[in-house]
Amino acid sequence: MQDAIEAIADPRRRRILELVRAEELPAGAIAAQFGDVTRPAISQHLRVLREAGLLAERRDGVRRLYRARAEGLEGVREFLDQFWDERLADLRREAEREERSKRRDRGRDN
Amino acid sequence: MQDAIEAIADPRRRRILELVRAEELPAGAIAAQFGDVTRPAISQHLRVLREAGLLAERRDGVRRLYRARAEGLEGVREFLDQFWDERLADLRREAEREERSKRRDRGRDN
DNA sequence: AGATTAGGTTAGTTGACTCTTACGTAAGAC
DNA sequence: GTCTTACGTAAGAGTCAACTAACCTAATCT
Repeated sequence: MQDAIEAIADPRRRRILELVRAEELPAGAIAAQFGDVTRPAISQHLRVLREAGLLAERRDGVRRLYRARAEGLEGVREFLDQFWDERLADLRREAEREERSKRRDRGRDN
Repeated sequence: MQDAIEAIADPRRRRILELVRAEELPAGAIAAQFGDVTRPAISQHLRVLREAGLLAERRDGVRRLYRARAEGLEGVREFLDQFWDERLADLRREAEREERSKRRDRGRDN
């Protein structure tokens, strides 16, 4: 998972992933989306993403078609989920606390 | 979100977040968990996390208590969710394709 | 007031990334 | 076969992030 999270920490690599999220695209078409950087730079980013398991590569003649691999992000997702579970637990605890306080109020009124 | 994802790209910072995920902890107690790095280094990590919105800081006398802020991770989560939505769509498309193929088989049998 | 405790800040070094330029390679096209 | 197209790889330069050592600050205790 370290590789995956490092890979998506770079904005250009995130953009690449989004480009090939729903459709397969050749390396050249991907590079063409980046006006501020050369093609070799994108090629290197593609390598990082592929080695992190975030990209599937398929060859078609002279072209190489890339597609995002969501499974590669599973580790990152699990890391995040921990915190959401905890937040739910917090909300639950808070709700209970408030429930008790309401009950106390009712007791005082009656 | 760039700050958040860069923050959690570092293994030590992820460990810090996990330490204060479910309980508030003073800086010293956090630093004590890391044998291979000095206290100032942890202090710097705490700053990065706080500035990325991933950490809440509360002062108690001379101590500073830290706690993870799950909300700070929301942007990252949204980024990931895109890909999971897409994976679901893929599975749906595949299921339909298979359904059609089964129907064809039945037709051939009859 | 002075000493102690908890923790943040600064300066400087080192190593790791990312980029560009130049070059290499494999598949078609002519 | 050689030209072109589509990409990848290598080497070198510049930038940036993380670490340590030394120092600073604020609260508390004696």
